[in-house]
Amino acid sequence: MAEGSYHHGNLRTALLERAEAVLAESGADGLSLRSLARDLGVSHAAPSRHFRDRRALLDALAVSGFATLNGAMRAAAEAPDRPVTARLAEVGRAYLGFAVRHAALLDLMFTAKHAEDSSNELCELGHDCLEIVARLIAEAQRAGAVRDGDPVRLALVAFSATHGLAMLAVGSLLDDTPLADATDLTLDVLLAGLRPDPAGSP
Amino acid sequence: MAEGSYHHGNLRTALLERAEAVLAESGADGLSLRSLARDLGVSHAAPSRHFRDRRALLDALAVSGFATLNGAMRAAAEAPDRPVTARLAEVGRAYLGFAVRHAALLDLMFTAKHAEDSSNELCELGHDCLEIVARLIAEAQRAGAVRDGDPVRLALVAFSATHGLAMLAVGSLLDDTPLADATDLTLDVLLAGLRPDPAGSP
DNA sequence: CATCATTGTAGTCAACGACAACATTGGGAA
DNA sequence: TTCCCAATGTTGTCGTTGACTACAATGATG
Repeated sequence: MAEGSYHHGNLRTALLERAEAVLAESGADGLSLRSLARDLGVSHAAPSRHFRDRRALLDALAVSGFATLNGAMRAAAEAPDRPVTARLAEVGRAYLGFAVRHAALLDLMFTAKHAEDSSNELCELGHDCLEIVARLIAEAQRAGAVRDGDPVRLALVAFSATHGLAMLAVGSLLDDTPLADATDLTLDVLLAGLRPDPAGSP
Repeated sequence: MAEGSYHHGNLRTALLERAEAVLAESGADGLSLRSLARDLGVSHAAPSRHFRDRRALLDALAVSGFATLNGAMRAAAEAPDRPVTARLAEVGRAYLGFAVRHAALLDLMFTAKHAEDSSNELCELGHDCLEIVARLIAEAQRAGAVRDGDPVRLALVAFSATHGLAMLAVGSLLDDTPLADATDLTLDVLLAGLRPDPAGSP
Protein backbone atom coordinates (compact mmCIF):
# COMPACT_ATOMS: atom_id res chain seq x y z
CA MET A 1 0.00 0.00 0.00
CA ALA A 2 2.07 2.88 -1.34
CA GLU A 3 1.98 6.42 -0.05
CA GLY A 4 -0.26 8.18 -2.50
CA SER A 5 -2.29 5.12 -3.30
CA TYR A 6 -5.83 5.51 -4.46
CA HIS A 7 -7.22 3.13 -1.92
CA HIS A 8 -6.75 3.87 1.70
CA GLY A 9 -6.40 0.22 2.56
CA ASN A 10 -8.01 0.26 5.95
CA LEU A 11 -10.46 3.08 5.93
CA ARG A 12 -13.14 1.40 7.95
CA THR A 13 -10.86 0.75 10.89
CA ALA A 14 -9.25 4.15 10.61
CA LEU A 15 -12.66 5.79 10.67
CA LEU A 16 -13.68 3.93 13.77
CA GLU A 17 -10.46 4.80 15.56
CA ARG A 18 -10.61 8.45 14.70
CA ALA A 19 -14.32 8.55 15.47
CA GLU A 20 -13.73 7.19 18.93
CA ALA A 21 -11.17 9.89 19.61
CA VAL A 22 -13.44 12.64 18.33
CA LEU A 23 -16.34 11.21 20.30
CA ALA A 24 -14.28 11.34 23.46
CA GLU A 25 -13.30 14.94 23.04
CA SER A 26 -16.29 16.49 21.28
CA GLY A 27 -19.20 14.22 21.99
CA ALA A 28 -21.51 12.53 19.54
CA ASP A 29 -22.99 15.79 18.31
CA GLY A 30 -19.59 17.10 17.29
CA LEU A 31 -18.85 14.08 15.18
CA SER A 32 -19.29 14.67 11.47
CA LEU A 33 -18.54 12.25 8.69
CA ARG A 34 -17.01 15.00 6.61
CA SER A 35 -14.56 16.14 9.24
CA LEU A 36 -13.66 12.52 9.86
CA ALA A 37 -12.91 12.14 6.18
CA ARG A 38 -10.81 15.30 6.25
CA ASP A 39 -8.85 14.06 9.23
CA LEU A 40 -8.02 10.87 7.37
CA GLY A 41 -7.23 12.62 4.09
CA VAL A 42 -9.97 10.99 2.07
CA SER A 43 -12.83 12.53 0.15
CA HIS A 44 -15.98 13.59 1.91
CA ALA A 45 -18.00 10.72 0.51
CA ALA A 46 -15.52 7.96 1.21
CA PRO A 47 -16.96 7.06 4.62
CA SER A 48 -20.28 6.23 3.02
CA ARG A 49 -18.64 3.17 1.45
CA HIS A 50 -18.23 1.73 4.95
CA PHE A 51 -21.12 3.21 6.89
CA ARG A 52 -24.45 3.73 5.25
CA ASP A 53 -25.07 6.85 7.29
CA ARG A 54 -24.00 8.64 10.41
CA ARG A 55 -26.07 6.46 12.67
CA ALA A 56 -24.44 3.35 11.31
CA LEU A 57 -21.03 4.68 12.30
CA LEU A 58 -22.26 5.62 15.75
CA ASP A 59 -23.82 2.20 16.15
CA ALA A 60 -20.57 0.53 15.16
CA LEU A 61 -18.82 2.57 17.81
CA ALA A 62 -21.37 1.44 20.35
CA VAL A 63 -20.82 -2.18 19.35
CA SER A 64 -17.09 -1.91 19.82
CA GLY A 65 -17.71 -0.18 23.12
CA PHE A 66 -19.74 -3.14 24.31
CA ALA A 67 -16.91 -5.44 23.36
CA THR A 68 -14.57 -3.50 25.61
CA LEU A 69 -17.05 -3.10 28.44
CA ASN A 70 -18.26 -6.67 28.47
CA GLY A 71 -14.66 -7.87 28.36
CA ALA A 72 -13.74 -5.79 31.38
CA MET A 73 -16.81 -6.90 33.27
CA ARG A 74 -16.23 -10.55 32.45
CA ALA A 75 -12.65 -10.30 33.62
CA ALA A 76 -13.80 -8.82 36.91
CA ALA A 77 -16.53 -11.43 37.27
CA GLU A 78 -14.15 -14.32 36.76
CA ALA A 79 -11.29 -13.14 38.94
CA PRO A 80 -10.01 -16.27 40.62
CA ASP A 81 -9.67 -16.72 44.35
CA ARG A 82 -12.07 -13.98 45.31
CA PRO A 83 -15.36 -14.37 47.14
CA VAL A 84 -18.40 -13.82 45.01
CA THR A 85 -19.48 -10.61 46.71
CA ALA A 86 -16.05 -9.12 46.14
CA ARG A 87 -16.29 -10.03 42.47
CA LEU A 88 -19.73 -8.50 42.32
CA ALA A 89 -18.28 -5.26 43.62
CA GLU A 90 -15.37 -5.51 41.21
CA VAL A 91 -17.75 -5.79 38.29
CA GLY A 92 -19.38 -2.60 39.47
CA ARG A 93 -16.01 -0.90 39.69
CA ALA A 94 -15.10 -2.12 36.24
CA TYR A 95 -18.31 -0.65 34.91
CA LEU A 96 -17.70 2.70 36.57
CA GLY A 97 -14.11 2.73 35.37
CA PHE A 98 -15.27 2.25 31.82
CA ALA A 99 -17.97 4.87 32.27
CA VAL A 100 -15.64 7.64 33.36
CA ARG A 101 -13.05 6.77 30.75
CA HIS A 102 -15.60 6.58 27.92
CA ALA A 103 -18.42 8.82 28.99
CA ALA A 104 -19.75 9.77 25.58
CA LEU A 105 -19.37 6.22 24.35
CA LEU A 106 -21.40 4.84 27.23
CA ASP A 107 -24.10 7.32 26.44
CA LEU A 108 -24.10 6.11 22.87
CA MET A 109 -24.33 2.51 24.01
CA PHE A 110 -27.29 2.88 26.32
CA THR A 111 -29.28 5.79 24.98
CA ALA A 112 -31.51 4.05 22.52
CA LYS A 113 -31.62 5.96 19.29
CA HIS A 114 -30.13 3.37 17.06
CA ALA A 115 -30.78 2.34 13.51
CA GLU A 116 -33.12 -0.58 13.16
CA ASP A 117 -30.39 -2.65 11.58
CA SER A 118 -27.85 -2.80 14.33
CA SER A 119 -30.52 -2.30 16.93
CA ASN A 120 -30.74 -6.04 17.32
CA GLU A 121 -27.03 -6.47 17.74
CA LEU A 122 -26.84 -3.67 20.30
CA CYS A 123 -29.78 -5.04 22.22
CA GLU A 124 -28.10 -8.40 22.35
CA LEU A 125 -24.84 -6.92 23.56
CA GLY A 126 -26.69 -5.00 26.23
CA HIS A 127 -28.27 -8.23 27.35
CA ASP A 128 -24.89 -9.95 27.42
CA CYS A 129 -23.79 -7.17 29.69
CA LEU A 130 -26.70 -7.78 32.02
CA GLU A 131 -26.23 -11.51 31.85
CA ILE A 132 -22.71 -11.25 33.22
CA VAL A 133 -24.20 -9.69 36.31
CA ALA A 134 -27.09 -12.14 36.41
CA ARG A 135 -24.75 -15.13 36.38
CA LEU A 136 -22.75 -13.67 39.21
CA ILE A 137 -25.89 -12.98 41.17
CA ALA A 138 -26.99 -16.55 40.69
CA GLU A 139 -23.64 -17.75 41.96
CA ALA A 140 -23.95 -15.44 44.95
CA GLN A 141 -27.39 -16.85 45.64
CA ARG A 142 -25.97 -20.36 45.73
CA ALA A 143 -23.33 -19.09 48.15
CA GLY A 144 -26.05 -17.61 50.33
CA ALA A 145 -24.82 -14.06 49.86
CA VAL A 146 -27.83 -12.79 47.92
CA ARG A 147 -31.53 -13.11 48.58
CA ASP A 148 -33.77 -15.41 46.58
CA GLY A 149 -35.46 -14.22 43.43
CA ASP A 150 -35.04 -14.12 39.68
CA PRO A 151 -31.33 -13.45 39.14
CA VAL A 152 -32.07 -11.50 35.99
CA ARG A 153 -34.30 -9.07 37.83
CA LEU A 154 -31.90 -8.74 40.71
CA ALA A 155 -29.14 -8.11 38.19
CA LEU A 156 -31.30 -5.40 36.72
CA VAL A 157 -31.40 -3.73 40.10
CA ALA A 158 -27.65 -3.98 40.58
CA PHE A 159 -27.09 -2.74 37.08
CA SER A 160 -29.45 0.18 37.61
CA ALA A 161 -27.63 1.37 40.69
CA THR A 162 -24.26 1.22 38.97
CA HIS A 163 -25.46 2.68 35.71
CA GLY A 164 -27.21 5.50 37.51
CA LEU A 165 -24.11 6.38 39.46
CA ALA A 166 -22.11 6.32 36.25
CA MET A 167 -24.55 8.71 34.60
CA LEU A 168 -24.44 11.09 37.54
CA ALA A 169 -20.66 10.98 37.62
CA VAL A 170 -20.41 11.65 33.92
CA GLY A 171 -22.96 14.43 34.16
CA SER A 172 -20.84 15.98 36.91
CA LEU A 173 -23.70 15.85 39.38
CA LEU A 174 -21.41 14.52 42.10
CA ASP A 175 -19.46 17.75 42.60
CA ASP A 176 -17.96 17.51 46.07
CA THR A 177 -18.39 13.77 46.56
CA PRO A 178 -15.39 11.89 45.15
CA LEU A 179 -16.47 9.19 42.76
CA ALA A 180 -14.50 6.59 44.71
CA ASP A 181 -16.49 7.39 47.85
CA ALA A 182 -19.78 7.37 46.03
CA THR A 183 -18.83 4.06 44.45
CA ASP A 184 -17.95 2.46 47.78
CA LEU A 185 -21.14 3.64 49.39
CA THR A 186 -23.32 2.61 46.47
CA LEU A 187 -21.83 -0.87 46.33
CA ASP A 188 -22.15 -1.24 50.08
CA VAL A 189 -25.80 -0.23 50.11
CA LEU A 190 -26.48 -2.40 47.10
CA LEU A 191 -24.87 -5.52 48.53
CA ALA A 192 -26.57 -4.92 51.86
CA GLY A 193 -29.90 -4.62 50.11
CA LEU A 194 -29.32 -7.80 48.18
CA ARG A 195 -28.36 -9.85 51.25
CA PRO A 196 -30.91 -12.38 52.41
CA ASP A 197 -33.16 -11.20 55.21
CA PRO A 198 -31.38 -12.45 58.35
CA ALA A 199 -34.73 -12.93 60.11
CA GLY A 200 -35.55 -15.80 57.79
CA SER A 201 -38.11 -15.56 54.99
CA PRO A 202 -41.30 -17.60 55.36
CA MET B 1 -53.30 40.57 18.66
CA ALA B 2 -54.94 40.36 15.23
CA GLU B 3 -54.64 37.44 12.87
CA GLY B 4 -51.96 38.58 10.48
CA SER B 5 -50.14 40.72 12.97
CA TYR B 6 -46.46 41.33 12.55
CA HIS B 7 -45.57 40.33 16.04
CA HIS B 8 -46.41 36.86 17.18
CA GLY B 9 -47.15 38.04 20.68
CA ASN B 10 -45.88 35.06 22.60
CA LEU B 11 -43.27 33.44 20.47
CA ARG B 12 -40.98 32.40 23.27
CA THR B 13 -43.66 30.41 25.03
CA ALA B 14 -44.98 29.01 21.79
CA LEU B 15 -41.49 27.88 20.85
CA LEU B 16 -41.00 26.11 24.14
CA GLU B 17 -44.35 24.38 23.92
CA ARG B 18 -43.85 23.22 20.38
CA ALA B 19 -40.27 22.24 21.15
CA GLU B 20 -41.38 20.05 24.01
CA ALA B 21 -43.82 18.27 21.74
CA VAL B 22 -41.23 17.76 19.04
CA LEU B 23 -38.72 16.60 21.61
CA ALA B 24 -41.15 14.00 22.87
CA GLU B 25 -41.83 12.56 19.46
CA SER B 26 -38.55 13.04 17.61
CA GLY B 27 -35.88 13.38 20.25
CA ALA B 28 -33.41 16.17 20.72
CA ASP B 29 -31.59 15.44 17.47
CA GLY B 30 -34.74 15.87 15.45
CA LEU B 31 -35.41 19.29 16.86
CA SER B 32 -34.44 22.10 14.50
CA LEU B 33 -34.98 25.79 15.06
CA ARG B 34 -36.05 26.27 11.49
CA SER B 35 -38.71 23.61 11.52
CA LEU B 36 -39.96 25.02 14.80
CA ALA B 37 -40.24 28.42 13.15
CA ARG B 38 -42.09 26.86 10.24
CA ASP B 39 -44.50 25.11 12.56
CA LEU B 40 -45.32 28.41 14.21
CA GLY B 41 -45.54 30.34 10.97
CA VAL B 42 -42.69 32.74 11.67
CA SER B 43 -39.51 33.42 9.79
CA HIS B 44 -36.54 31.15 10.16
CA ALA B 45 -34.58 33.67 12.19
CA ALA B 46 -37.33 34.61 14.59
CA PRO B 47 -36.39 32.05 17.22
CA SER B 48 -32.97 33.62 17.55
CA ARG B 49 -34.63 36.63 19.20
CA HIS B 50 -35.55 34.42 22.13
CA PHE B 51 -32.83 31.79 22.20
CA ARG B 52 -29.29 32.67 21.32
CA ASP B 53 -28.73 29.29 19.76
CA ARG B 54 -30.07 25.78 19.68
CA ARG B 55 -28.41 24.83 22.94
CA ALA B 56 -30.08 27.73 24.71
CA LEU B 57 -33.48 26.45 23.69
CA LEU B 58 -32.63 22.92 24.77
CA ASP B 59 -31.37 24.25 28.08
CA ALA B 60 -34.56 26.19 28.61
CA LEU B 61 -36.50 23.00 28.02
CA ALA B 62 -34.35 21.24 30.59
CA VAL B 63 -35.00 24.00 33.09
CA SER B 64 -38.73 23.74 32.67
CA GLY B 65 -38.40 19.97 32.94
CA PHE B 66 -36.73 20.36 36.30
CA ALA B 67 -39.56 22.55 37.47
CA THR B 68 -42.02 19.78 36.69
CA LEU B 69 -39.89 16.98 38.06
CA ASN B 70 -38.92 18.73 41.26
CA GLY B 71 -42.53 19.69 41.84
CA ALA B 72 -43.67 16.11 41.47
CA MET B 73 -40.92 14.86 43.74
CA ARG B 74 -41.63 17.48 46.36
CA ALA B 75 -45.31 16.59 46.34
CA ALA B 76 -44.45 12.95 46.88
CA ALA B 77 -41.95 13.80 49.59
CA GLU B 78 -44.44 15.85 51.54
CA ALA B 79 -47.45 13.59 51.31
CA PRO B 80 -49.13 13.84 54.69
CA ASP B 81 -49.93 10.90 56.93
CA ARG B 82 -47.48 8.52 55.35
CA PRO B 83 -44.45 6.94 56.99
CA VAL B 84 -41.15 8.28 55.78
CA THR B 85 -40.08 5.10 54.03
CA ALA B 86 -43.30 5.04 52.06
CA ARG B 87 -42.70 8.63 51.02
CA LEU B 88 -39.17 7.74 50.01
CA ALA B 89 -40.56 5.05 47.76
CA GLU B 90 -43.19 7.44 46.41
CA VAL B 91 -40.50 9.92 45.44
CA GLY B 92 -38.81 7.17 43.51
CA ARG B 93 -42.06 6.31 41.77
CA ALA B 94 -42.66 9.94 40.96
CA TYR B 95 -39.22 10.11 39.40
CA LEU B 96 -39.81 7.03 37.31
CA GLY B 97 -43.21 8.29 36.27
CA PHE B 98 -41.69 11.48 35.01
CA ALA B 99 -38.91 9.55 33.30
CA VAL B 100 -41.17 7.35 31.24
CA ARG B 101 -43.49 10.19 30.34
CA HIS B 102 -40.66 12.54 29.36
CA ALA B 103 -37.84 10.28 28.32
CA ALA B 104 -36.07 12.61 25.94
CA LEU B 105 -36.50 15.51 28.29
CA LEU B 106 -34.92 13.63 31.17
CA ASP B 107 -32.00 12.83 28.95
CA LEU B 108 -31.64 16.51 28.19
CA MET B 109 -31.78 17.37 31.86
CA PHE B 110 -29.09 14.99 33.07
CA THR B 111 -26.79 14.48 30.14
CA ALA B 112 -24.37 17.32 30.62
CA LYS B 113 -23.79 19.06 27.36
CA HIS B 114 -25.14 22.42 28.29
CA ALA B 115 -24.15 25.95 27.44
CA GLU B 116 -21.95 27.60 30.04
CA ASP B 117 -24.62 30.20 30.71
CA SER B 118 -27.49 28.11 31.91
CA SER B 119 -25.11 25.45 33.12
CA ASN B 120 -25.20 27.05 36.53
CA GLU B 121 -28.95 27.16 36.68
CA LEU B 122 -29.25 23.57 35.56
CA CYS B 123 -26.65 22.45 38.04
CA GLU B 124 -28.55 24.17 40.80
CA LEU B 125 -31.82 22.59 39.76
CA GLY B 126 -30.17 19.21 39.69
CA HIS B 127 -28.97 19.83 43.21
CA ASP B 128 -32.43 20.87 44.32
CA CYS B 129 -33.62 17.57 42.96
CA LEU B 130 -31.03 15.72 45.00
CA GLU B 131 -31.73 17.80 48.04
CA ILE B 132 -35.35 16.74 48.11
CA VAL B 133 -34.14 13.20 48.53
CA ALA B 134 -31.44 14.18 50.99
CA ARG B 135 -33.94 15.89 53.28
CA LEU B 136 -36.16 12.87 53.24
CA ILE B 137 -33.21 10.62 53.98
CA ALA B 138 -32.32 12.80 56.94
CA GLU B 139 -35.85 12.55 58.21
CA ALA B 140 -35.76 8.79 57.78
CA GLN B 141 -32.51 8.69 59.74
CA ARG B 142 -34.16 10.52 62.61
CA ALA B 143 -36.96 7.98 62.46
CA GLY B 144 -34.43 5.17 62.61
CA ALA B 145 -35.36 3.84 59.19
CA VAL B 146 -32.07 4.62 57.46
CA ARG B 147 -28.49 3.98 58.52
CA ASP B 148 -26.19 6.74 59.73
CA GLY B 149 -24.10 8.71 57.30
CA ASP B 150 -24.06 11.88 55.26
CA PRO B 151 -27.64 12.25 53.99
CA VAL B 152 -26.39 13.87 50.82
CA ARG B 153 -24.25 10.91 49.93
CA LEU B 154 -26.95 8.44 50.82
CA ALA B 155 -29.33 10.45 48.70
CA LEU B 156 -26.85 10.16 45.88
CA VAL B 157 -27.04 6.41 46.18
CA ALA B 158 -30.82 6.38 46.22
CA PHE B 159 -30.90 8.76 43.31
CA SER B 160 -28.45 6.65 41.35
CA ALA B 161 -30.53 3.54 41.69
CA THR B 162 -33.68 5.31 40.55
CA HIS B 163 -32.01 7.26 37.80
CA GLY B 164 -30.30 4.15 36.50
CA LEU B 165 -33.54 2.24 36.38
CA ALA B 166 -35.14 5.13 34.57
CA MET B 167 -32.40 5.15 31.97
CA LEU B 168 -32.69 1.43 31.42
CA ALA B 169 -36.46 1.65 31.13
CA VAL B 170 -36.24 4.49 28.64
CA GLY B 171 -33.55 2.68 26.68
CA SER B 172 -35.87 -0.35 26.51
CA LEU B 173 -33.31 -2.56 28.20
CA LEU B 174 -35.97 -4.06 30.44
CA ASP B 175 -37.78 -6.00 27.72
CA ASP B 176 -39.67 -8.74 29.51
CA THR B 177 -39.55 -7.27 32.99
CA PRO B 178 -42.49 -4.90 33.55
CA LEU B 179 -41.32 -1.53 34.77
CA ALA B 180 -43.65 -1.73 37.75
CA ASP B 181 -41.99 -4.95 38.90
CA ALA B 182 -38.52 -3.59 38.37
CA THR B 183 -39.50 -0.49 40.30
CA ASP B 184 -40.86 -2.44 43.23
CA LEU B 185 -37.80 -4.65 43.41
CA THR B 186 -35.38 -1.76 43.06
CA LEU B 187 -37.05 0.24 45.80
CA ASP B 188 -37.21 -2.80 48.03
CA VAL B 189 -33.52 -3.57 47.61
CA LEU B 190 -32.64 0.06 48.02
CA LEU B 191 -34.61 0.57 51.23
CA ALA B 192 -33.28 -2.70 52.60
CA GLY B 193 -29.74 -1.58 51.84
CA LEU B 194 -30.31 1.74 53.52
CA ARG B 195 -31.75 0.23 56.70
CA PRO B 196 -29.51 0.39 59.75
CA ASP B 197 -27.51 -2.76 60.42
CA PRO B 198 -29.74 -4.67 62.85
CA ALA B 199 -26.66 -6.13 64.57
CA GLY B 200 -25.88 -2.74 66.05
CA SER B 201 -23.08 -0.48 64.85
CA PRO B 202 -20.28 0.21 67.32
C1' DC C 1 -46.48 62.95 18.53
C1' DA C 2 -41.59 61.44 18.29
C1' DT C 3 -38.42 58.00 19.79
C1' DC C 4 -36.54 53.79 20.32
C1' DA C 5 -36.03 49.13 22.27
C1' DT C 6 -38.26 44.93 21.16
C1' DT C 7 -39.47 41.64 18.02
C1' DG C 8 -39.93 39.72 13.50
C1' DT C 9 -38.12 39.46 8.35
C1' DA C 10 -35.08 38.68 4.35
C1' DG C 11 -30.85 37.40 2.74
C1' DT C 12 -26.56 35.09 3.08
C1' DC C 13 -22.79 31.77 4.32
C1' DA C 14 -20.45 27.70 5.55
C1' DA C 15 -21.05 22.99 7.08
C1' DC C 16 -23.33 18.90 6.87
C1' DG C 17 -25.73 14.37 5.34
C1' DA C 18 -27.19 12.09 1.54
C1' DC C 19 -27.11 10.79 -3.05
C1' DA C 20 -25.59 9.95 -7.92
C1' DA C 21 -22.28 9.51 -11.55
C1' DC C 22 -17.72 8.49 -12.44
C1' DA C 23 -12.68 6.78 -11.64
C1' DT C 24 -9.23 3.59 -9.91
C1' DT C 25 -7.75 -0.61 -8.26
C1' DG C 26 -6.79 -5.41 -7.70
C1' DG C 27 -8.24 -10.11 -7.81
C1' DG C 28 -10.41 -13.89 -10.02
C1' DA C 29 -12.55 -16.03 -14.22
C1' DA C 30 -12.00 -17.05 -19.07
C1' DT D 1 -2.32 -13.67 -19.78
C1' DT D 2 -6.17 -10.88 -20.40
C1' DC D 3 -10.44 -9.17 -19.34
C1' DC D 4 -13.98 -8.09 -16.37
C1' DC D 5 -16.05 -6.71 -12.28
C1' DA D 6 -16.80 -5.84 -7.47
C1' DA D 7 -14.87 -3.05 -3.99
C1' DT D 8 -13.42 1.31 -2.88
C1' DG D 9 -12.53 6.17 -3.42
C1' DT D 10 -13.68 10.88 -5.89
C1' DT D 11 -16.24 14.73 -7.65
C1' DG D 12 -20.31 17.14 -8.00
C1' DT D 13 -24.67 18.41 -6.34
C1' DC D 14 -29.01 19.12 -3.54
C1' DG D 15 -31.67 20.31 0.36
C1' DT D 16 -31.40 21.37 5.30
C1' DT D 17 -29.55 23.53 9.07
C1' DG D 18 -27.42 27.02 12.50
C1' DA D 19 -25.57 31.34 12.76
C1' DC D 20 -25.02 35.94 11.39
C1' DT D 21 -26.22 40.66 9.38
C1' DA D 22 -28.95 44.35 7.80
C1' DC D 23 -33.49 45.95 7.72
C1' DA D 24 -38.61 46.63 8.90
C1' DA D 25 -42.70 46.79 11.74
C1' DT D 26 -44.64 47.52 16.22
C1' DG D 27 -46.06 49.60 20.32
C1' DA D 28 -44.80 51.44 24.81
C1' DT D 29 -42.77 55.52 26.88
C1' DG D 30 -41.68 60.11 27.18
